[in-house]
Amino acid sequence: MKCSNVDFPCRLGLMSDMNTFSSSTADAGRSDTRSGGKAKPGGKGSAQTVAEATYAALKEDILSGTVLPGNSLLTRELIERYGCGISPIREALAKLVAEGLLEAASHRGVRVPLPSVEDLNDIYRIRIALEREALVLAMEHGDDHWEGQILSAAHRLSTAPLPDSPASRAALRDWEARHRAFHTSLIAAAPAPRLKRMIAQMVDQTERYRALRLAHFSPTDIDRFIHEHVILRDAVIARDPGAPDLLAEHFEGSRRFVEAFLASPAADGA
Amino acid sequence: MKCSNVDFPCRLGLMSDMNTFSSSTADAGRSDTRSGGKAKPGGKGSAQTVAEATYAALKEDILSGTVLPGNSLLTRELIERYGCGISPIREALAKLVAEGLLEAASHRGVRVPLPSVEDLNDIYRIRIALEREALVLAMEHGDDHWEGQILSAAHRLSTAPLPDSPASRAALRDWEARHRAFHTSLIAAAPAPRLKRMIAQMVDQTERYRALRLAHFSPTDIDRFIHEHVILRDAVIARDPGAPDLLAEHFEGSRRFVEAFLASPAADGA
DNA sequence: GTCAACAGGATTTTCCAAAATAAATGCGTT
DNA sequence: AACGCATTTATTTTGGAAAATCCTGTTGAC
Repeated sequence: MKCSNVDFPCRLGLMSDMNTFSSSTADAGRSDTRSGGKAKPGGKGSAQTVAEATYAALKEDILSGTVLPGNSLLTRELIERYGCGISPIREALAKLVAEGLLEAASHRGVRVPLPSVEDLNDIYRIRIALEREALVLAMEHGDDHWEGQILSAAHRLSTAPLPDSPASRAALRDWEARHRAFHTSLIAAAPAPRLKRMIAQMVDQTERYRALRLAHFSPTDIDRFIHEHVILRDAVIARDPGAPDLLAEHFEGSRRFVEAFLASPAADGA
Repeated sequence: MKCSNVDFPCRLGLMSDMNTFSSSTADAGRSDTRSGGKAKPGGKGSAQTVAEATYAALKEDILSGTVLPGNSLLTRELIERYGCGISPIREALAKLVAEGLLEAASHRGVRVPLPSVEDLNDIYRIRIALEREALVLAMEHGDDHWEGQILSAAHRLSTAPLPDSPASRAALRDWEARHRAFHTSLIAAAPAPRLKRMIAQMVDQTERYRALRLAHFSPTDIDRFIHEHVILRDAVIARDPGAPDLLAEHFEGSRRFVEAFLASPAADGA
């Protein structure tokens, strides 16, 4: 019963059971940060250092809801959990706090902020403003290669499993991944690294409400979303000046969808 | 001769000349961080820990141009410079990198990113999009107290020294501080903590180009700016729907101003 | 003459233990 | 019984040293 292992070939081998940390949302198909052998770090986008690996693992645990909001993460427990020393933990924590994915109470450990309607609105407001800007830029600068990427991502989204029963959690997550890839492709051509980095941060933030979204998705909703994506795809490639507004409306719908279930009874989407 | 000392009681008092790094590192005067006078740090909103103080000092040194872009900051030098151990340095560095004020090369130390037109546009684009959003919100939610704060800040801006010779650097900096306070007051009423935090980050980023701005300010420019501020103030308080556009135009003018001098010869505004 | 491998040096990254600090608790007093 | 103060505990914070890693200059071979 381990959550999000960080297994390294050399040090930090094992992590104890530790039930302190809530539900065992077993695994998530984590691609191991460094595969076997000597670990030539030039691999892919993986972590080259323990701190980075810990950061990635902790972030994944936060976004996937493995660590529940409200619970305070004590440093000592984190050390045992991720099987490393204090320094990497501390660095990962600082980074996550800076990103707003964690909030630090003085001497009470850090905690995942509780979801709230205000926070949701705050996040979506930022995301909409930034993505709109990025889309305008991308439509200005995008070339045919960019258009190809969009078509590819849209195709992969449309051919996704499209699960019609809320039972198949894995399929839903796959669909979410493709969804994210599609939206990333839309703004990929924007020559604005900072803007894109901030958007990625906001996307991470919205991921925190992923469980809530997935729990209530119905086939009807998905159909509607898919239709919106098709329209969006065509408008963007055709350089329709109304495309940014369409995108904003798309996100606004997504926000409303989550908002509707945030005030509902079981806020715990675990 | 150390710049931006970190001693607590009256933290970061003055920073000496020191145009480059690593000159006369021999002093090692180590303002002993602890043990000294008890220095109850619980003053105001100041730093309560060495890492925070180091973060603030380093940030100030970056924004004020004390550490020049391009030069790589070695950890060892930073330790001597700020008179503390590795851990606080490392934490401060990580935070600044997360904010985008520093960029980290693998084993080459961290460095202040070089200014460029692309970066400037990137930053201003984000800032404009976010501030516009925040202003809309503030105008919706602001009460009379908020209006009072705006009037106060605008008054303090208008009564600022208004230096007409570029010689008085101190006066210019004072004017800049009031300028910043005014713009902060405009969006203060927006109930969106994340949005405001990101705006603050972007304001910090634009501060990096402060030297460039200050070096080329002419009385004419300041007059124009002041006029814009008055119009802005009245439009905001009157809840004029065109106020956000005015604000965006205001920033766009500011961006153009800096851009014009960024391609110019002496980019070093020191 | 050019390229590649190797050794040396420098820097970062990490672990660990001690110090400092805030929260929590128990005790005595009013 | 309630409040305030001193102690105790738990946690963070920090400094330094060792280990891992990377960069650089040099040498040798093709």
